[in-house]
Amino acid sequence: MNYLDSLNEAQRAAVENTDGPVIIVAGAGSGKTRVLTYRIVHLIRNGIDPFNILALTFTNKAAKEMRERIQHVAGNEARNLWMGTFHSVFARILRSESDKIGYPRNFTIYDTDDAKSLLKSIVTEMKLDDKVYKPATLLNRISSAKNSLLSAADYAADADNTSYDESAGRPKFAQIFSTYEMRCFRAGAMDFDDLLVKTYYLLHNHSDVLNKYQHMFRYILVDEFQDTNHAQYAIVRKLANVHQNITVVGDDAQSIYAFRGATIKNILSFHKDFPETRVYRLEQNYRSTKVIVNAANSIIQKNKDQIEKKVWTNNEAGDRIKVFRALTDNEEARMVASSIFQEKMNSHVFNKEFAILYRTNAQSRSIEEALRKLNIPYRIYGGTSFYHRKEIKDLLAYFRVVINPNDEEAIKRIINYPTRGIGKTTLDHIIVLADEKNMSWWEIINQASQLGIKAASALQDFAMMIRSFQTMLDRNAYDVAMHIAKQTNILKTLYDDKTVEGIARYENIEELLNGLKEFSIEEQIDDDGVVKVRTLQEYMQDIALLTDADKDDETDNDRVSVMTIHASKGLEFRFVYIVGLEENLFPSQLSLNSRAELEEERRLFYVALTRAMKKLTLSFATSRFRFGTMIHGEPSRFLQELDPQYLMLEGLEQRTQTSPQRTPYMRQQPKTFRSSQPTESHTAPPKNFVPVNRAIATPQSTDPNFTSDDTSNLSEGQVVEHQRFGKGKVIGIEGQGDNRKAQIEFVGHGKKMLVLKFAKLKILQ
DNA sequence: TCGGTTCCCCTTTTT
DNA sequence: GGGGAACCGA
Repeated sequence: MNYLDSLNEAQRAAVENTDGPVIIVAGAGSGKTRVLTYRIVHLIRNGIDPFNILALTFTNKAAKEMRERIQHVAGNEARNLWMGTFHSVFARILRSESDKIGYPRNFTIYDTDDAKSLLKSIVTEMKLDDKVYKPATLLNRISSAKNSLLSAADYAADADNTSYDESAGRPKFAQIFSTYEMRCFRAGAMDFDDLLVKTYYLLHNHSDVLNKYQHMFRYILVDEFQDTNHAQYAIVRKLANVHQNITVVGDDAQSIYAFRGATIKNILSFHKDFPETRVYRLEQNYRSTKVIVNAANSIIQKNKDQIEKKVWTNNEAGDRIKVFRALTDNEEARMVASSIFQEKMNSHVFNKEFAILYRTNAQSRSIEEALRKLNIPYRIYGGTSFYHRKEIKDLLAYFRVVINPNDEEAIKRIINYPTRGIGKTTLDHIIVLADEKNMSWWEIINQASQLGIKAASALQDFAMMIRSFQTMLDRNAYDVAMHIAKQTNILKTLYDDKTVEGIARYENIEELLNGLKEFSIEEQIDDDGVVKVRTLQEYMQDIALLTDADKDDETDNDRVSVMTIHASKGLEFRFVYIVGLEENLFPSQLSLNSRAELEEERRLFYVALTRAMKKLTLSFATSRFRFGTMIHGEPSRFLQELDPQYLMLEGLEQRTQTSPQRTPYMRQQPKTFRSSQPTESHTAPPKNFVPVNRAIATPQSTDPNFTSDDTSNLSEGQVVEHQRFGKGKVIGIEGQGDNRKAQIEFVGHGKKMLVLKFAKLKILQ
């Protein structure tokens, strides 16, 4: 069967016209991946060597998926495609050209933690206030400079920058930036942004290198073009300059990474840089029901910044989008979990057809708990990544130092772990000497006794140990790793720790070692057909740019997906739950300052909505745990922006009118929804249901009949009344100011901890 | 120097 | 509620 036959007219045109610059504007669910995949297949079928095709994606997962699909249609040849994330492809190029830019081939890639830790050290060493010079803020600013292809020197040379920093109260920023740059270089390390900047300047300054890759990449394809930043685009434009066969695929409505430098301006620049550009539009949605597509359209229309396009579908109308309210985040999670449970009971649906999406990773906990209680298998993507766990980072730091002993962030982690008598004083001494003599820490450590460092013999032992590991580096990765784990005593120390966390840490190390074992026995055959040993260096290169989402899920793939909306981009699920639709959470509080940021949140909501194929459920909680205290929340403005004709509210009144057992949204104790005010009848008109929009806008807590008292003098033993929980006795007070909390034993509701700033309480005695 | 405890700040979103 | 830094006592 011909792969072209499965395409509609627009898709087919986008696949077949392979030459010249092309923009494919692909609406959500319009078969974008399919087009990109078939376009590459089409190239291969037409005799283009896969080695001459470069395809760039944003996530490893997307790259892997596409490669598999291409292999499926085009066969094994597809193995040789240059396909991967911007960062991984550029890292590969940088390694093979490393000598041109004075970096070791085995350079380390600093992740965000490493970068922040380095910045923190620099700030401390410069004796600056780390409240003013916050590592995260500094890194953001460095990152955006790098996205504009600026070096520390470029940055400092521009008076606009320096005067900005002065007015922002950070006059030393340029100096910090420059030190950071120097320290990364000295450590043989690049941060994520360096992978882009260094690639750009490699191509910019070395015409032979540029020439080589320009001719190598006869065809270039870029996925999710709306998420490229300036540096990424600048590189791609250079590479495409000779053959001009460049295809970019994107959807401005799904641009959700402006916060890290992505700019839709790239689409405009593209037209200017490649005037011959042809545009193909994919507007038919094959994924979702009419209700979902139209509701999503009704949202995105509220944005001013957008390119006109009409996404439509021939699919069935489908069910209305359910909206429900919960009292707390925990209840919201329970309701979602039981809805999934119910859905699975009613029809035979796999777990993997469900997704629960949220704005921030912090929301995962309650969800996780609720799913676990109902024995629903799930998988959380993102969050504290496996590779970011402390014990994993520690062991990996050993690997890093063995591979690149100049890696100072890694040295910092392990030089006294496990403890070997090299404390802060010694490390500070090393840092000072390294700066004085312009040498790396590793060099200082190796000359410790000549330099008169007190802990010289401990340092010598440390250096000797690292060197002994280095002699093993040509062995397979697993053997070396196991040797290190044993020799350093890390394995035994963790094994002996029988606390719950200790056992978990040991299991994580076990998992890492198992992964290494698998990696090591996987065969890698070189061009001459010789099976090569897979080394620790290769392993570290592999995982440096991996995230949790890329980890293969071994055995059981039938799990509910739980993730941030950002992580869900590009995915689709039959059943989607979007939780936490509250003001200040989604849209995020930090986005409310500017229209541009608010519009990005709205696009994020659009992305979330368009993940759903059949059934979509939205929810919000009127109060939620944040920063350890209960916070009151208003329903998100996005709920009001949705065209109400597509919504079905699962409100309080609906619930009390139907049989409690019938719907999973039913509260166990419907009574708690009502005011405890005796004056309000249970049959009072529903003030939060019809009409739809007002329903959402009216928070439950504003019952006009309930008056609350000043609780600033509240003390133990007093009896109070709470609108929702009824009467209760104060059994404890703690905290100060805004943080003052009361523990109250409520009749029929048990103990609750209430933040007095928010809790509305009437004092009875 | 080390280990334990308190205290503080935190939260967008990710390669 | 939790992780990490800072602080403190041995």
